Amino acid sequence: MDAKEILLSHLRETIDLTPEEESIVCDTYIEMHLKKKEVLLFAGEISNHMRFIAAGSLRAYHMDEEAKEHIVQFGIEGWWVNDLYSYLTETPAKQFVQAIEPSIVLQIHRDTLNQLYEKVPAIERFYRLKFEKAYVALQDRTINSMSKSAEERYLEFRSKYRSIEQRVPQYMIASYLGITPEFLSALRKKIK
Amino acid sequence: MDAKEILLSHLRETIDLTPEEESIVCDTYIEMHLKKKEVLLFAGEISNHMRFIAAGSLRAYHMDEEAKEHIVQFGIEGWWVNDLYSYLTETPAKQFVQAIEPSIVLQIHRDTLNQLYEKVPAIERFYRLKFEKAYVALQDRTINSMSKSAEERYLEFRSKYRSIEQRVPQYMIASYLGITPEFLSALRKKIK
DNA sequence: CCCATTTCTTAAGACACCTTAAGATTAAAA
DNA sequence: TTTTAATCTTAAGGTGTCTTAAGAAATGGG
Repeated sequence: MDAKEILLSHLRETIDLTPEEESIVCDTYIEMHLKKKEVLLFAGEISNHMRFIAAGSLRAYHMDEEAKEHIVQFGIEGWWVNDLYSYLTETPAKQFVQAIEPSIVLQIHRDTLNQLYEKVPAIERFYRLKFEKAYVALQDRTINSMSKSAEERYLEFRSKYRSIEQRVPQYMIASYLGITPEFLSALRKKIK
Repeated sequence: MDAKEILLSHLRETIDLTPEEESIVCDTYIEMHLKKKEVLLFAGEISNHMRFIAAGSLRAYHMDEEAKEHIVQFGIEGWWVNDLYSYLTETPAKQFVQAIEPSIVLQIHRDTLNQLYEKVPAIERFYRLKFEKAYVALQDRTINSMSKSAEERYLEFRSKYRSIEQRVPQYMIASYLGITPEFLSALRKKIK
């Protein structure tokens, strides 16, 4: 199944599209092939695209003043990944978006997407729901990190994202959980 | 200035409304007068209203399994406060919304708002921008709590929300920052 | 104005998590 | 395969933040 088919079947889970609409959609997204570690978006740039992962895995991470990386979001095939902050407000991104594995991403420019909204109204609804879900996921994450210990967070991560845990290096999971790789290693030993 | 005037001038900062539209708006929001500590939304209920603070101050907080409260958001006059998660997805709220001081809130039911979108299209734009800003604020908060010490977080809070710091009890600020009141007290002593 | 309640502070000991440094594994490149 | 780089683990000692308990200060109700 090629990348655009993957996108279409992803869209079909939420909205109905006519064959004509589907072909318009296919024509407007641009397919990008990324090498491992290739960066799609740099902090400081404005994020002008919505990005769908057709294959592979990516991460969005923030770099603090001490150059330490903090992973905000993982993404695997079938997910969207972005610095939504930057995309929505057209201000410089605070996050990098980078491929973890070799990946295929379908992306669409904000201007193109706004035009697409008029041609294919269901797409607007699709993205409105996406933005809502993104908010929900972020809120869950915020509340979670406020009220749970590292061990609880790790156990939840493992049961919720088993497929991710098996594919990304452990030090990245530690970064996502907000702990050091050494401490995660100690936790794993203790749990087992 | 009465509560609805405060709402109108708040709306005027972002969108243009004709006098007729303004009077429609005034007729659709319902004014509520809250006592100190009165709860507007309970966790477990579905949040069916968007809520604008015309006077006073409120907090949205999450209660964990050990019955500890974690403040997710403060709001003062001119702000909106809600469990957006619940409002947007029509699922049970994870947060309580409660008045800190005696307050006046203007609220509108989801169904009424959806009708209002059709009568006054600028309102839809207003809320779309609100939701975006809410996301941005939440993302800032998440990144912040991931990469900064409690002391840094407190100093930032103080410079960003001086007006709030002077009005709400310190133990609530501690809760917002994710630390204990005792530790905040120690921090303050150290800083001064 | 006084009593009750709420809020803030102090201090000692405990624990979660970090830092550093080094070695052990595993994966990638040559 | 051999070498190099990336990733994971171990361990000792340190720091940030919490817990508990108690008292002090401020605030609000009668």
